Amino acid sequence: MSDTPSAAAPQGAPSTTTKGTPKGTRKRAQLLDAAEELLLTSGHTGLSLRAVATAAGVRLGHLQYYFPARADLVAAVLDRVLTRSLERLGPLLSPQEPASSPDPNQLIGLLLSEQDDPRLVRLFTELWALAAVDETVAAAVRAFYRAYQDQVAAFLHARQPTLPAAACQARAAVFTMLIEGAALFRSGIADHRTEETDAELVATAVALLRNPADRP
Amino acid sequence: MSDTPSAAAPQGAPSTTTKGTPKGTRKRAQLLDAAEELLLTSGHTGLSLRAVATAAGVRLGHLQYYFPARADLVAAVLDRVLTRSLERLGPLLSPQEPASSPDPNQLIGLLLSEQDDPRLVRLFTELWALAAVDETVAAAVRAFYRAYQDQVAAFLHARQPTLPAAACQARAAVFTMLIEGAALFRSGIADHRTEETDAELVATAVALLRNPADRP
DNA sequence: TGTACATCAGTGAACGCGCGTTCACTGATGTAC
DNA sequence: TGTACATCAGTGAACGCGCGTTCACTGATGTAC
Repeated sequence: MSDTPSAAAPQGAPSTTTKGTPKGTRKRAQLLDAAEELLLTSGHTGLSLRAVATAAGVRLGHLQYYFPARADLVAAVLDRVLTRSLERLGPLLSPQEPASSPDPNQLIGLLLSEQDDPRLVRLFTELWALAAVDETVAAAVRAFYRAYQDQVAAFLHARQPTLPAAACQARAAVFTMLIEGAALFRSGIADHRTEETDAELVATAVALLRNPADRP
Repeated sequence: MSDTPSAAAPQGAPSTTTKGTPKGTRKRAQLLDAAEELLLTSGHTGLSLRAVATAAGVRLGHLQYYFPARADLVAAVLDRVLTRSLERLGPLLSPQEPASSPDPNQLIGLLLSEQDDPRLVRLFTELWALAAVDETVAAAVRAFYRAYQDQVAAFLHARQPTLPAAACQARAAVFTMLIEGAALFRSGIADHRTEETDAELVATAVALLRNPADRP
């Protein structure tokens, strides 16, 4: 997560260092909360260690005790945010009981409601921009969308067993493009929401999830 | 274009200051070239006045002679980039001779080929992120997409005169979402291009531009 | 239960650096008469 | 054609600031015997 694309992340321990168990974990989460809040509101550039420390009610030196370098803090925040996002999407796309599987309309509504928090959309635009500079972020972003798209493809395959796997992937990819593009517009960055646009959006998304042969 | 969302841009002269005509214009363009190159490769954070000056073979103080504040430089670069983008898209969407109007397939091919330069896609991700911090950038981005979407809507209306204006707008909005989402994925930020995905993408985009009643 | 000691949690001050901005300055170019 | 002067083009040094990082330090908490 360094700002120079060169160096790879430390490979040793899996993100958690030695300070593993008791209140160390709690404090760590607390610091991440402050950092995430700042990243969401002020972006990567606005996230300074001093600001995070102040927001968390901690001295700069102490923040560095948990995250020796700024890159470590940013990496940890992103990891947590992306993991959470996937965990939220997972149950929507592949519920345990197939009976409760939502129909495409419901699913799309849920996915779009995910975008209702402009701060989350904001964070993703930040990630896209960051990915160009930082190879670690780039890898995390790609992994996220890979997982996302695979889940959509699996959802599709469950509803359309006749559709070949490659076609499911292609559909899922275009579906994801549409949803992410929608985030940009519906959040007010590129435009604002309209009922009519939303209806058209849902119709298009549903068509992608439904009948393989409904387009000429 | 200031980094604090508060202050509005200077309203007086329309971007060009007094140094209007002879080689001043050439030099200005030259400086903007260097700045644009840097913005495309290193992003907003990487664009420092010193780096721009060095790249342009000019001293820092001289760069400031043309662009008194960093914000002025950034604003000028963005203005030029967005204007250029619109000028490139314009003829595609509303050609003078209706006879030469491309069919949807061609049009989409052209729009997607616009995304072949990853640096340009990169710049747009930078813009989306920047818009959250800087109200001037935000306004420029919204204006850009407004113009873009209006052109698509006009194209649609020319081919589907029976479709109400509001429906054209909604279609155009979803179409634009899809294209912008595609930029994200096809550029390698979120994923990479696939022939199959591209085919599905084109099919979906064409459906949006063609028949009003081809979706259930 | 008590002591010794290692590790963990947290502090505080200082560092060097790159940044945008300011400003006094000099040389080149145009314009008036 | 020549001189005087204003404006334009370009230079160079210094400023204050916020940043990430380093490091020596202190107090709290656990662990061994």
